[in-house]
Parts: sequence; C-alpha cells; structure tokens
Amino acid sequence: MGGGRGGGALFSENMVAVNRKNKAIEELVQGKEFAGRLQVLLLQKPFGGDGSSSSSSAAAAEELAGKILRSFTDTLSVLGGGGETTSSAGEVVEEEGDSLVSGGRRSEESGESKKRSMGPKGRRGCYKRKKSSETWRMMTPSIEDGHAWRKYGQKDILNTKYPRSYFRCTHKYEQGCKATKQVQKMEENPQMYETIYIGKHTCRSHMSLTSTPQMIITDINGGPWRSSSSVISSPSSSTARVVVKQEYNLKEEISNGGCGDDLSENLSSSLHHGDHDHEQQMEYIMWDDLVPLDHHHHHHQASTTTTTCHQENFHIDFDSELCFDERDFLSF
DNA sequence: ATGATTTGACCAAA
DNA sequence: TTTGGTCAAATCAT
Repeated sequence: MGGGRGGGALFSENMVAVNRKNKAIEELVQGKEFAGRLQVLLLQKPFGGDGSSSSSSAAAAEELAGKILRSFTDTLSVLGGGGETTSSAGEVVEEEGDSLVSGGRRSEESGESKKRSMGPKGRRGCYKRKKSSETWRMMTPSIEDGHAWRKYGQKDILNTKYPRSYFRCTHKYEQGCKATKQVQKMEENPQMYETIYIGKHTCRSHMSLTSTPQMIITDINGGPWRSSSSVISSPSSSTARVVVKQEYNLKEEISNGGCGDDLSENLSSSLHHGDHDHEQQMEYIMWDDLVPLDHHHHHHQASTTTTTCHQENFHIDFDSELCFDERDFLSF
C-alpha cells in the first residue's frame, strides 16, 4: 500500500497516521489468523502421538497458541474496537447505544414486601444501567474466545428463536474487569453464534492488584481513528478467510442439568453425541479461537504479557485513565 | 467443601 | 404496559 508519506502536503498528518494504523491492524489481523491456524493445527494433530514429553509439549504449545491468539485479539480490540477488521466472519457491525452495564447494586434494605419473599439478603438494590463501553459484534462457531466468562443470565428474546445468554468476566469482582458479552445462536446457520462484546477486558490472568492495571483502555471509537473501519471491513474480502475442515473437538464446559437451553445443549449434543455427522465439515471462519480445550488445570498462567501501551507507534492518544472501581468509560 | 450454572424475580428503559 | 438485562437463591458440578 505504498509508503504513505510521499504524497505531499495535501495529506494531513492525520491521514498518514490513519494509514499506518490501518496497516498495523492488517498485520495484526494476519498474525491473529496465523495464530488461529496454528492453534487449530495443534488441536487437530497432537503430533508425535505417544511420547509423554511430546504430548505435554503439545499441550504447552496449544496453550501458547491460545495466548498468542488472545494477545492479537486484545490488541485488535485496543486498536479498533475489538477487531472489527476481522470481519471475515460475517459483518462485524459496530453497535453503539444500548450497551448496558450493571452499575451499583446492593443497597441493603430489609422488609420490602415484593413478590419474591426476600431471603436474608433484603431487597435487591436498584442497579442502574449505564450506557458506556463500546460494543462490537462477532460471529463465531464457538462461544469460546479464550477468556474466562461466567454466565449470569439467559433470556428469551422476542421474535428470536434461540435464547440469549449473558456472560461477565470471571474476574469482575477480583479485578474489577467489566467485560461482558451476550451470546445468541444465529437463526439461520445455527452452528454459528453471534456474540456481542461489551467493554474490554481489564483483567489479566495474574496481575498484582496493588499495581496499576496494565491494559485499561478507554474507548477510542470517537477518536481520530474512527475511519479505520472502512479499510478491511468488506465482508467479501478473502484476506482472513480460512476453511477449516476438521472435526469439532471442543469440549464445552457447559453441561446443563436442567432445562436445555439451546446454547449449551446444542453444543454439547453436537459434540458428544455427534449426531449430525461424525465428521462435521464446516466452513469455519478463523477469526476466533477454537477453544483451548480442557481447562482442567491451566491455572498456572505464567509470565503475563504486560502489554502496557508503552509504544504508541502512531501517536494514538489512548487516554489511559484507569477507572478501577467506578468504571466510567465515557466516550467522548 | 467451593465454585459455576440455572432460573424466576427484580429493575430500568422503551 | 412490555421487553431486555441483571441479581441471587437454588441447584448442579467438581
């Protein structure tokens, strides 16, 4: 795409910077794609088979690939709103507007006579909804994305076939991470899930809580980089499209006991029983991680990435104001 | 035992 | 009012 600055004085510096940023995003998308492919390969073939050392190293490689992939994802989300450029997976429409984050809660009062016979907790605090935190949407074949989520709700949505599940970051209370997501099965093509991410992760796997968190980024949607989305956003661009033929050997940790919601039941049924085809040949679009399967004990996360935004290669003004407790991600 | 999920109630916004 | 998002007790899983 030509070394940008030769054009002359007609271009503003801003344009040059935008071009550079777009280039960087392209590279990141590529890197992410490669990492994803690597991970798929690792999941597919535990190469080496029998040796115990090789299997352990394969597991380590898998985990590493997952970390790399996640780094790319996070970085993209920093730069462009969650990797909207990876729109090969269908369109990634940046929403704005009704992203609601639970705000304060628990104003303990006792003796509110409502319907539910309030237990020892007293009345549920009036949580206020807050509009903030940019949102972005993605289509993935898996609900896994490498982050630790905790499901906190599920709703039937009007005029939709499948319920919507609500997740928040597992470290919401430990680390104040405010990332949430909503996952819903797509009506057509029910192998895919539509995920709406709300807010970015501010948690790191292990992070000293006393020090300043490394990756708190305010949203940059209103910033000077707004126009970047037009670069790679054409859905038909074949840049990041990969056809993966493999059996889908994720292991979902979702195993619902009670009423089978579609999100978990379908996944687990298609994975365990495998009643469609024992070998699902689907076209996956590789923007997303394919599950680091079996997190039985990978709690030994080593060496955090410490991705402080130290190098601003292109003078992005991340306002790295960290709002740890009262997250007030006001967009401009 | 702890921790995650389920699920109806609660609450704010449309 | 209805609808969608969240809370939290009960339940399930480990």
